[in-house]
Amino acid sequence: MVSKLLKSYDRSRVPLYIQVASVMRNRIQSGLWSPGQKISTLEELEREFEVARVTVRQAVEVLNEEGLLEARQGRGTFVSSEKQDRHWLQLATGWNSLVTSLEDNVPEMIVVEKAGAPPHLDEGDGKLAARYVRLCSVQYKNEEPYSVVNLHLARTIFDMNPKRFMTAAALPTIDAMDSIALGEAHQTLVVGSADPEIADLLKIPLGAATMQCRCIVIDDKGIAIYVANIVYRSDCIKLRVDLLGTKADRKKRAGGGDNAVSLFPAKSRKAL
Amino acid sequence: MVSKLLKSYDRSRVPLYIQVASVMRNRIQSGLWSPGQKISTLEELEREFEVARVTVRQAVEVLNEEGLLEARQGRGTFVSSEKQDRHWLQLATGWNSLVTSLEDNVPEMIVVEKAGAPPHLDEGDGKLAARYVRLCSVQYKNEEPYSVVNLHLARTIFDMNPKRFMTAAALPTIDAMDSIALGEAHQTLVVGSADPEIADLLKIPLGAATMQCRCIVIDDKGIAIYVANIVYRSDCIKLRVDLLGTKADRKKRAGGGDNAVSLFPAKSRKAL
DNA sequence: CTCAATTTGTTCGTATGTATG
DNA sequence: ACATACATACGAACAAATTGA
Repeated sequence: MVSKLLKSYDRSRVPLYIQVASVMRNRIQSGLWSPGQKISTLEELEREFEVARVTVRQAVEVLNEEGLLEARQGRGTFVSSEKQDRHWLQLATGWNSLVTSLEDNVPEMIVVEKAGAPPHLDEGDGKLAARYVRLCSVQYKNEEPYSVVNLHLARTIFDMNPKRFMTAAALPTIDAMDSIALGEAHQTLVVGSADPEIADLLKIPLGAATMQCRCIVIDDKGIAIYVANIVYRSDCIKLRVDLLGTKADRKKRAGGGDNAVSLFPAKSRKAL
Repeated sequence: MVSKLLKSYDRSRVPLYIQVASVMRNRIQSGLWSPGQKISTLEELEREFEVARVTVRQAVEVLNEEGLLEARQGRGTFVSSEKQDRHWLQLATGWNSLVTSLEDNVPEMIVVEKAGAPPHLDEGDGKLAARYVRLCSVQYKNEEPYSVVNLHLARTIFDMNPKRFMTAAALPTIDAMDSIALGEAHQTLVVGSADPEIADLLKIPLGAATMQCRCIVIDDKGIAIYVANIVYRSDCIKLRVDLLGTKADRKKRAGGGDNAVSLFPAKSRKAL
C-alpha cells in the first residue's frame, strides 16, 4: 500500500517517520492532544497516516526523545509535556521597542572588517555612505544563540565610539548618540532556510526555517548609516502587529475621540 | 572522511544531496551565482562540502530538474535561470492596507459550520461572542493557493450579509459595514510547518515552512467578532515594518515638523 | 485467579534509497 | 560502474505488559 504522505515525500524527501513525528508534534503543541492524554493506538495511527507500524513507532521514538510522548507497554502512549509557547522572542515593530529589546543583549563578535565592500542597497534604502565597517556577530539570550547579524555600519558612526560598537548592540548605541538625526528606519522580513554556516552558528539543523531580516536605518541626509542582514532562528520568534495603530487606520475606531475622521472610502462597493 | 554537513544531517535527517542542493539553490536565488555563470567544478564542490562526487552530482541533478542549473560534459555546470524575487505577497501591517489587499481576493470556501465550537481566545483577545460561524477557505492569487483561512466570525456579523461572507473576503466586508465600530485589531505571526492537510491545500511539501497568523478583530464593546487562524505558504510572503512609524517612535526624527517632540530618554546612558 | 482483549515492544525478511571510496 | 555500509519503509509474526470481565 502506498501512503498518502508518500506523495509529499516524493517532493520533500524528508523521511516518513520524521513527517509523522512533525504532525504529532504539531498536535501536541497546538493543544489538540493535551498533556496526560492517551493518544490513539499505534494501529489507529497506522491507519490514519497509512504507514507501517514500525514507522509510527519510529515517530513516537523521536517525540519520546524530545520529551513530548511517553509510551507504556500494554497501556498506550501518553502526552507527557506541558504545552508551552516556544516563541519567547518578540520581534520589535517600532524603534523604541527595538532599541529597548536590544539593550541587554550579549553579542559575540565573529568578524570585523574595517574596510570591506559596501553593502548592496535596494530602491528606497537611501544613499551609500563613503565607507563602511562590517561587523558580524552572533546574538545570545539565555546562553542560546538566536540570531546572526551581518552589519554594515557607516564608518563615521563607528568612529564615534568604536569600543562600544565592538562590544554592544549597535542600535541602542546609535539611539544614545544625540548628534545623530534619524530620517527613516525599516525592516523587511522573509522566511528562509539555514545554510551550513548559519546552521552551525545558531545550532539548528541545516535547512531549518529561518527568519531573514533586512534592517536599514537612514539618517536625516538620506545616508544609509546602518544596513544589517539578520538571520533569526525561526522557532523562537513571534511578531505582533497592531493593525489599528496609525492615525490613518484609526478612522473607523469607536468613540472618535482622537482625531478620528469620519471618512469612508469614496467608492461604495455593492454588496455581493 | 566524515563531512561537516553530516553533523547537521544527524540532527535533521534530510539527505545530504538535498542539503547540498538547497545551499546551491540559495546561492542562485541570492544572486551569489549569477545567470549564465559557470559554477565551481564538481571537484571543487566536493572539497567545499566535503561530500563524495556522486553526492554533488545528485544535487546538481535536482537543480537541473528545477531548471536552475545546466551541466554540460567537458565544459562545466552553468546557472540557467534568472534570479527572481519570489516574495510577491506583501503582508499588510495596517488595517487599511490589509483591507485593500484583500478586496480582489478569490477565496474558495471549503468548510462552513454555522453552529460550531467557539474559538479559543488568549489574554487580550477580547470576550467571546454568543455564537460563531466557522468559515474555512483557501485564498488564491494568480490561480495559486497562498493561504488557508480558518475563521470564526461572530454570528451577528455573519447574519448581516451571509451571502457576501460566503463568497468574498471577510475583512473588506466588515470594513464596508458602517454599523460596525472597531475597538482593536491585531495579528500575531509565527513560523510553522505544513501538516498533511495544509500541504495538500497549498500544494507545498509536507513539513515546508509556513507563516502562521492569528488575526483578531475586537469591536467597540470588547467582543471578538473576527478570530482567524491563517496559514500562509512562507515562500511567497514578505513583511515590511516601518520602525519610525508612530508618533512615540518619531521623537528623534530630523526636522521636527510633524508633532515631533524633542524629548530624549530621561535616563542618560553612559557610553560604554 | 485466570482468561481474553488491548496495546506496546521486538524481530525477521525484503526492497529501496543514501553515501562513501 | 561496482562493492560496501547504513538508513528508510513495508508487512507480518510473536512477545510482554496491562486491564477488566
